[in-house]
Amino acid sequence: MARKRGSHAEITGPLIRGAAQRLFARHGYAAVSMRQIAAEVGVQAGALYNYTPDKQSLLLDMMHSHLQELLQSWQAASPSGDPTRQLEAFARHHIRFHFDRPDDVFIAYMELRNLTPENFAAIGELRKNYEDQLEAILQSGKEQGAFTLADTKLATLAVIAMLTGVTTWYRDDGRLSRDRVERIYWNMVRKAVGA
Amino acid sequence: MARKRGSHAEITGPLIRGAAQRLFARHGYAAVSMRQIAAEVGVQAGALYNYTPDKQSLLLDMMHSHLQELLQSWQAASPSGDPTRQLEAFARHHIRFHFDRPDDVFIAYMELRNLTPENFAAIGELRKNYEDQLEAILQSGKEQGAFTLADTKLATLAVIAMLTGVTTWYRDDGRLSRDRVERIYWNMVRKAVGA
DNA sequence: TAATCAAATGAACAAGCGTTCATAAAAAGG
DNA sequence: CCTTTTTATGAACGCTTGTTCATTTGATTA
Repeated sequence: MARKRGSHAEITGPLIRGAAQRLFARHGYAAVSMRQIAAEVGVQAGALYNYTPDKQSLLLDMMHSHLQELLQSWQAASPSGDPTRQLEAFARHHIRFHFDRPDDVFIAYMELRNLTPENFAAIGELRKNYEDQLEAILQSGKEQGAFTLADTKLATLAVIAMLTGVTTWYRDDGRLSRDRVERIYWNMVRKAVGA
Repeated sequence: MARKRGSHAEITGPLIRGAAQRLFARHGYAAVSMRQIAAEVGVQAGALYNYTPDKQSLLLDMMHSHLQELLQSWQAASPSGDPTRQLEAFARHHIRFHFDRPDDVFIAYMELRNLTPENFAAIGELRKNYEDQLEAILQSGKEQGAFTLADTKLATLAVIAMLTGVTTWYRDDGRLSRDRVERIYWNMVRKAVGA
């Protein structure tokens, strides 16, 4: 038997990526088998290899496109104005972007060590690019006297850690609306950098 | 063959826990096999089961004792004074405690999903206890007008995320000393809560 | 020195792993 | 309707997994 009624390639590919994403986020890359992913899609394990060369590529593609989209989305926003306004734009964009992709975020932060060394380096560079965007804002704000920062690099990491932490607890049916969370976090960031 | 020269039980147990901790932190629980742990200790896989009933218990014990120690250490500090002083004590204690146990911290935050449901619930309660300590400080500070907080619960989570983030980048041979990192982070926390 | 105890070995277990491939069947094109 | 192409199956591959256990060894005690 092969190829049941109404199954198409254009639909199976995204289904596999989606299933892998959901399962990796929930149980971790190493704890999920190709057979589990296949079962989630309703297909045999062998069929996955029509869409990915191997399991590692599934993880790499997922992280790569997530970070790529994050960078592109931020570049597209291309914020103008003084450093404080730029920082606000960054904080709000970061939170908003991550609200919509909790699984992606989880994977991007938890599964780095399951990448092969070359893939790890590639992803690490994308992450650095993103951090550099924030660092540049903080640096210019510091130079213009808008922010009070003992150490720009540390502030960069602290702000990103704080903002990304949102995804570990936020639920759409929770106590606070997205807008409210966004505003509260932006206010904490603003005060933390002395603006 | 069995029992080589000079091997003792009082020494093998801790060695196993240490090796498991190191390997879990580096590669993740699911990616580490009992045989790898055994090899690190210099023993066959079967011998591990003289010291742990199974792999899951190795993880649970590790996380349990880490959180237990964290709570005890904080209780022992029993800080007094106004909320600002208490918050400073909390922030500094948190960072200092985590400096010495990077592997423990990594595991406690990354391997929650590899716990069985019952174990997850048990560990979750310990974590909640710890968060409650911080929340109580923030709450009393807010009531006394020492802090400016839009939402106490969110502030609790944001502060913990920020502080715990230190362990993801700090290295002993890095650019900044522990004291300096501690002071910088405390200052950012202080400003973030409006104290 | 002999008996006892503690702590390790190493083989075995059933199950699951990622991956490959010859084969079959449905869909698309002429 | 027949041929070609696309997309899946399902069995098989060699290997690793967590765990058990009879057995052996070295250390300890009498």
